[in-house]
Amino acid sequence: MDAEDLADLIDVPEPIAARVTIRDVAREAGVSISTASKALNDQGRMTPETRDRIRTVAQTLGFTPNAMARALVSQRSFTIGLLTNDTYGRFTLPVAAGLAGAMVDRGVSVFLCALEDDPERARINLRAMQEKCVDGLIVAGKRIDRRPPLDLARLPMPVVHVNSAAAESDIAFVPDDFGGAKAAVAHLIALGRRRIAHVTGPDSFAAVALRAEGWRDALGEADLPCFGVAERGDWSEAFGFAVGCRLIMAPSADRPDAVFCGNDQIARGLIDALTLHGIRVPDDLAVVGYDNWEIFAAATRPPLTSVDMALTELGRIAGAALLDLVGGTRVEPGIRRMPCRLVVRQSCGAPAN
Amino acid sequence: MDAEDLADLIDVPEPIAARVTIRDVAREAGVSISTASKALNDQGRMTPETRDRIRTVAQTLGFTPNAMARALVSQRSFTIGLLTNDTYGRFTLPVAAGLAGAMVDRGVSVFLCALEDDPERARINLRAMQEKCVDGLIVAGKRIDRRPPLDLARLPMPVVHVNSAAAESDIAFVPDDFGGAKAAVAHLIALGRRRIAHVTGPDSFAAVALRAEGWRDALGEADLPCFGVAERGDWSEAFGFAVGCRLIMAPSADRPDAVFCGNDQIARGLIDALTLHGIRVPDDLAVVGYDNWEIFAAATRPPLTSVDMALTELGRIAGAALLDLVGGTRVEPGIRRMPCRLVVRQSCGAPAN
DNA sequence: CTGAAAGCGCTTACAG
DNA sequence: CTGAAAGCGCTTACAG
Repeated sequence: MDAEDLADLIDVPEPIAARVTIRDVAREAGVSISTASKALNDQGRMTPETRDRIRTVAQTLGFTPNAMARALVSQRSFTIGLLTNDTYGRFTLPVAAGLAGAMVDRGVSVFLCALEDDPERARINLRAMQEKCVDGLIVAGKRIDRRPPLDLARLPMPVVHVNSAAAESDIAFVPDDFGGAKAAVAHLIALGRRRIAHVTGPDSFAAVALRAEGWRDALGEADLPCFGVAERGDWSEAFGFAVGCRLIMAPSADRPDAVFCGNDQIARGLIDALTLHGIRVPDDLAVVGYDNWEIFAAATRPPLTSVDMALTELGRIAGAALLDLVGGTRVEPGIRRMPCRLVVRQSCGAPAN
Repeated sequence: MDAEDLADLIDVPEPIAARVTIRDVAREAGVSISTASKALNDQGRMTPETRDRIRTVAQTLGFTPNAMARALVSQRSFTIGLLTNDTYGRFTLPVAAGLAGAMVDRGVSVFLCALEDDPERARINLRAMQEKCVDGLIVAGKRIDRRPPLDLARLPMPVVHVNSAAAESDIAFVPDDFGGAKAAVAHLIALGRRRIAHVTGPDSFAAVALRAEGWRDALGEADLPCFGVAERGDWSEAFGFAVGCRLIMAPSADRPDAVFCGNDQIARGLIDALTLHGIRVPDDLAVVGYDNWEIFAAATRPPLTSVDMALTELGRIAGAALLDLVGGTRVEPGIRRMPCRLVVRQSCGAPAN
């Protein structure tokens, strides 16, 4: 009985075909390893024939360069880490998609690290990213006034923050809450609304203050008064619904003709309450939300006009900035507030376009 | 003017402190590199004093092993790739969270690859994963009857599929749609409902057939007839709403006393329509959804009882299976249908627990 | 118990 | 134009 028969009997794990290396390519092409390397990387000078022959051989053999070996000598791993606190949430998701999409085109792969708001988990993930020699780090949060529990000091690689609190000495990209809110309210004013209320989330969020400011500013520029004060509660449908029920109690002359909501859930709850009591949206009262949580905003009856924070774009831009840093390009520190975009549907009463 | 002054003037990028390597640790501890390596990896035998001294030195110097160098010799990178078609969606998200959480504890990092349903992007990502020498791959989809546009043949590393179509020769984990549906309907029956309808998504989804089968099976076991046929439409609130409006037209004797919905959005639309027309949920009509899309189900009025596909668990289990494969443990091929879990809220009329 | 040497798969000066 | 050599940061037989 020879070795092969034996292998059949004892079910030896099939020997995975040894990966083809640059050494195999060189041998097959009849050149040295250095020449093969140069041909494959378009470096140095050689006759086009040699280069082509080597490339063809590599192709035929199914050669895939080993990125780890390459990283070891070039000191660039072409990987980055995405540290996020919001793995379940809808904020990091588009950021991650934008980031990953932009990176893959540049040959960079993204490690996903779920922090779960747990300092210990954060520490472990950070250490893993160092061991794996990532070229840089994106730290993504779910709100602009908190940062993930990470000790980023004395890190050997550049860091870019997204949708998270940051110091002036950091490099950070966040949505422009003030601008987004202002544009939404200006749009309502342009549509002829005059009594515009604001119903929004808890005071503890910096975004709440910024959006309220945008609301006030837009009204001020149009010489309109604020309709009451910005009303604050949870970021929930339940809160929106409760406010809606309260509005119904008021004599209609005391009611706003539009409400700018701090997020889509509040807007949805509000609209549902109004609809349930026969107040027509947008005819009697226009509503605008915030977040443009697509699947949600589009399903509201009527579909919700909402401010989109362009998070995918944010991820893309943050990634580009990080690669600039990695490449040695200087990036001015500071917190960049990136423009939001108003997505017009029907709840604001704009004519269909 | 010496070099330092010059550096100040021309703004040379601050030389990043050279990373401390095992060679630095060895020198500082007065041992050879091999001894340092063995001490740090708990290999070989040496006096505890030597081992401790080396470890202390490593600690003090802030030594972080270079995972790429290690991978090069051990042929294990301690990375895996997550290839997904659903970067924006809510299916892969919990899968990714469960996977990343389980992996980090075992020292494995996860690359996030967004396929975007684009074969070219898929190809690029797959190649990147090969170059980066991942130990294995998780392929996650958004439905159990389609697979991402990937050519997985002749891949040098193991692959595990999650929530995606797979061959019998693959290793795959999917939610048990039949079982989840059956449990939901059985629950309604146990609560005394007898006229249970089913409103669900498009015929083209395998999950639709499986869930309808579960509905039929639960009714059959209780000797109850199906209430009409499984009604199929979009996976949307709008469809649920339309069905709700139709139900209202029917004389109440011809109405179901419960509706099992194929997803939460349909359930939500249905409930909203019923509520708008004065039919009380759950008193007049009980509703159960599918997906347990938390933020959505909990906000429905009344909060929605729904089937949870345990996707986080699915991600965790798939990761564990993949690591088994990587470690050489044999894993039986086949498609595993993992149990779903009914999350009881108020829309089904169960007593508060 | 400890260390010198070879090697993982590449790239990059440097000779020829 | 091409190749031999050194080296990236580790681990692992193998000597001593």
